[in-house]
Amino acid sequence: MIWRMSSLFLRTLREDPADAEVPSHKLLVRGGYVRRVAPGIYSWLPLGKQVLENVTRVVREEMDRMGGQEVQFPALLPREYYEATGRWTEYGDNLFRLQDRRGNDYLLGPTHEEMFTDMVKGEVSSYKDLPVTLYQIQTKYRDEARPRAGILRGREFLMKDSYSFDLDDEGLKHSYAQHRDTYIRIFDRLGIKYKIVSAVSGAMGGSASEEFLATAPTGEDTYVACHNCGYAANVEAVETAVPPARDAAAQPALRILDTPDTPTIDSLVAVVNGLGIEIEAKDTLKNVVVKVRYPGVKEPKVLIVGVPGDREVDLKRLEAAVAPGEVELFEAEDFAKHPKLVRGYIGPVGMKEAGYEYLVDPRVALGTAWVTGANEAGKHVAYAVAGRDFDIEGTVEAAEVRAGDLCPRCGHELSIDRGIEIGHIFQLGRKYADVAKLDVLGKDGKPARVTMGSYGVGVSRAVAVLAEQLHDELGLVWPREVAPADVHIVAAGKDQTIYETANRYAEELGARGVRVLYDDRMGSVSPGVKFKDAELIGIPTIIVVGRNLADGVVEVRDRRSGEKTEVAVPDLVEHVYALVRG
RNA sequence: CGGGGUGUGGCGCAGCUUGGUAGCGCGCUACGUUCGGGACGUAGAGGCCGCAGGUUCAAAUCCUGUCACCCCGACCA
Repeated sequence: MIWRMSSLFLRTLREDPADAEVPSHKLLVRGGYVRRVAPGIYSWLPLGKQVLENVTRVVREEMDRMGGQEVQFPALLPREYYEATGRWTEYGDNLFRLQDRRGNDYLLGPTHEEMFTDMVKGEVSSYKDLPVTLYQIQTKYRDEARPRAGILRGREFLMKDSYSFDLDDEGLKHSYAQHRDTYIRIFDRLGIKYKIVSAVSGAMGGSASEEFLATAPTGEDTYVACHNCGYAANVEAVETAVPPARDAAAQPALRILDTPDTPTIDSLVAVVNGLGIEIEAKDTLKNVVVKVRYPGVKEPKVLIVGVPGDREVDLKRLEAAVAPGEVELFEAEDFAKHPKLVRGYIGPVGMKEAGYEYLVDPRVALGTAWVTGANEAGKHVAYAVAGRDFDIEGTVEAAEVRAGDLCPRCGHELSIDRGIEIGHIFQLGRKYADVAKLDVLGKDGKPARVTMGSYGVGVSRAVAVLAEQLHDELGLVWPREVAPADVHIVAAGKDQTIYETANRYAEELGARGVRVLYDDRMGSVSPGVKFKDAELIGIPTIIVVGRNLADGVVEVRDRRSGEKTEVAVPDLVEHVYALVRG
């Protein structure tokens, strides 16, 4: 295949688009790969389409290789499928909804669990038909509250999703492991740098779950990693290292303190120290009140969360912990309705009797003593001991996570970093199968409930991630597997023989299956412009046919390293062919 | 949804305070010069100044309303 720049539908831009913030967005627009048509919605131009196609091909090859079978569902779906699982309401405003001419409700599929489940139910009736893994590569729609970062997080995006159907937990584990291996192959082939981290399964429900996070400072996901034992987890899923239980009897007796004007932790610590009890912020127990709104339930539930005073409540973590509930902060008017909750002086003692749900951070281990609110204005208590002075109804992972926190597995210090979610695998279990009553006849002639796994890869996002991870100050730097072409030939100069030679190379390489982008623009396009364009576009190998043609050589440049090699004119095709194939 | 900001040729922006001929850079067209690092000259094409209403002799500019978009926070492949 040969693209000639003189006729290629491509315009590169010298300046960054005004609405772009992150490198991938700027470069993909400047390089003429994509164009914005609406917030979070993009068109793919020839170069971009080719890259997207290449990524899709890798995903498809690896899915087929592991035995997945490709299907395709409509993107436009009737409401009824999503009604049964409750997701028509659960997905909330993130769902693109529309109506047909008769006023019937439809949606643009944000994900397709329901469709896969239903299809398998219709086609599969015996244990002999299992296990089976189906996948599709389909455009998905989510009406994100705030689309941003260009292709990285659009409202329309291309995603590979697959589902495994197994008879038992053993089979599910196997399917899960297969997907995990396949994802490793996919992302390795694509040349993405990533980390596999433990995840929470979020709105999807289910149990074991891991995310593939592409490492990038612009990432929206935060994860922790332990460099000692290899533990890694999305910040939402980080488990807190639990301190050992202590002997409650050995702790001093509960003491009520007069602490006027101490609405904040800092002011409390100062006052308590003044009373002769030496404490730090981390010895206090801060109690945060929130409302949790569950889908389909009108009245939100009041929840009180106790965390060490030196930490904030991380709403993302809390929300993950109470999923599918949504968390809202307790406002002044809410306090007015709950006189027992004294703002600034809330404490765990007597909370259960007052009828409130009270959950604590795992650091509040049995027998540990805390300075905390006395549920009375101007008063706190010291030596409030968990399990002695107040009951622990349960723990919740809601406190913010910090670098230097201890690894829950080995106790080593954790580091913290950012990434972009490009893959998610999890064992769904029987949630959807239960709703759909997805059974097959077992060997014993009795129906057996099927267990499922669900697995996603952000295909269009992977394109943006590559741009995000692989670029320099000059432009994009594609890995060979996904580059829009293998070589970029630049004819630099005005001499007719330059164009003749370059053209011959383009045709010979093209005939041998090498994908060529040939900058054959003559006249007003100076060599400098062609070099800049080549660097911006980011094809891995650049061949310069120019002034040193007179000395019988052409130049071969490596886009990534910048390395230049001079190759004798007759050897060029072989040389490049070996480079591209190797 | 909360906070901040912006709408002016294809792209990036100035002009608005103090109303009076719509401007700059990039890109585009033609001709000439140039040709290994985003060249130069000359001549051009291209804009209901987001939309609606108002004030005024006169509105990109002032007033009212409205729509859209962007950025920062809460949600997701």
